Amino acid sequence: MSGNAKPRATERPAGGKTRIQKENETRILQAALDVFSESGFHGATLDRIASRASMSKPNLLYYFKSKEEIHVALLTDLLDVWLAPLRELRPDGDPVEEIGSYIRRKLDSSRSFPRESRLFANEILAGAPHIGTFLQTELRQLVEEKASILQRWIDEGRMAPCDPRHVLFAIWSTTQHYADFSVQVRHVLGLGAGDKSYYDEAARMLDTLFLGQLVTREDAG
Amino acid sequence: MSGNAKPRATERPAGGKTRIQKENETRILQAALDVFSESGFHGATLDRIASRASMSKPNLLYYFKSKEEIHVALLTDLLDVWLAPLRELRPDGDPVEEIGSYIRRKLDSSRSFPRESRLFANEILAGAPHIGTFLQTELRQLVEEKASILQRWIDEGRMAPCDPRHVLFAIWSTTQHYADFSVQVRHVLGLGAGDKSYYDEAARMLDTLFLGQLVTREDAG
DNA sequence: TATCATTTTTACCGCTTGGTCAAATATTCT
DNA sequence: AGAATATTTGACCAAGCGGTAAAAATGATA
Repeated sequence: MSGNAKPRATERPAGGKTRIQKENETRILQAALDVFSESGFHGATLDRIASRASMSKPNLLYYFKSKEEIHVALLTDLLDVWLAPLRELRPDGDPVEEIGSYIRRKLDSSRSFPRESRLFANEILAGAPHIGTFLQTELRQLVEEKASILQRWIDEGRMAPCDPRHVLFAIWSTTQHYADFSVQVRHVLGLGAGDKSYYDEAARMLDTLFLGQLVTREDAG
Repeated sequence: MSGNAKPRATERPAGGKTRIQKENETRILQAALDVFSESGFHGATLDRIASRASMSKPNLLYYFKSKEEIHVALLTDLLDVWLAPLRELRPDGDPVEEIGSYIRRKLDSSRSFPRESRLFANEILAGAPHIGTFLQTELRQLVEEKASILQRWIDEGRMAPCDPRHVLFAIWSTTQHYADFSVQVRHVLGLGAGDKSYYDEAARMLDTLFLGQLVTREDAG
């Protein structure tokens, strides 16, 4: 019986990918990352993705069987990138050193992968329909683990007492802001479209904010 | 000649609005705010907006002549709300007091108007197609004005030296994060859908971060 | 080169979408 | 009440959408 007439690319055994297959899949994912990060899931169209990948729409659908499958593939790839900087936070070592380099890694990530950051932001803004369980399980667990490191530093008097998970939120939001809201940043600073020069000043400010003391309190009389 | 057959509601003189007109316009804008902030511009449909406004789609289009017009109306209303907290920043008074209350206003705004915050975030993420000029003119001017206040405090040695505009970015991102990324925040903290209890802890953390000293540096040996 | 599987294209489909139109209904005003 | 106006509705449409079917073209293999 020749039941399965058309052996879909995605139905192949994991490792058995043709040269053309590998090339086209990455081309599609790159194009999709462009389009999704620009327009969000609903704003993106298969035609535009296919066009940017220099490919016909049916040809694109030969490699990914639906728009959602492309989106999920991108998000899945993204999660490791997103977690990487936090994973490197070490329990030993100085708080200043560790938090400082974590912030630097996060900010570098925003500068190097702004499309990925916007894809992530779009997904969260939409209510995290695809990565909800990831947030509740893997991310939550990692946060719990790393927050306990910060908590120890707090207990040792090396950090001010406050919920360490919120400190992580603050690091995420400030660093990702420069990718997700780059249009606003550039317009406010009066910079051109591709200009990323603000990252240096951003790094300085974040260093002062998280590791130094931003405002000097007046000694109460 | 009965040239202008149908006197569109939107073509009336500004002040001359019927009771029904005012009621329905606000009902539509409320419904649209719900839907747009949930699904973004492209994810939202006129049918869903009309349905949530308990109204037929043609009836909705009698008051706003296109989907985009509703969107623009919402954004326009939004801008004043968005600027309000920063407008109140006073040049006289203590930096700690002023920045502290600014952060509190901003955080309150996130808690009270999460839908508006997400609408704004969606617009920026999409490249600010509708409010680009606002960002370049009004917002930029206001930032310039308020940043010069912070700059004066820096010159007086009451704040650490760093670009005050980036300090504003940090305040925006950290406070808005709790509205825009609330799903992530709740999932990481293990809270239910409507739970906003994290705002208290957020306020404490932000106070420490911006007005206190988060990390205690070891005295170099 | 003949064979077979893989890749690409052309033509198409059903559905949803934003939006229109004209008729019907409700409201206001004299 | 009755005319004039404002509001609401149901039927409809063209365009764009995600996705499919099958044939044509290409590539690999012997």
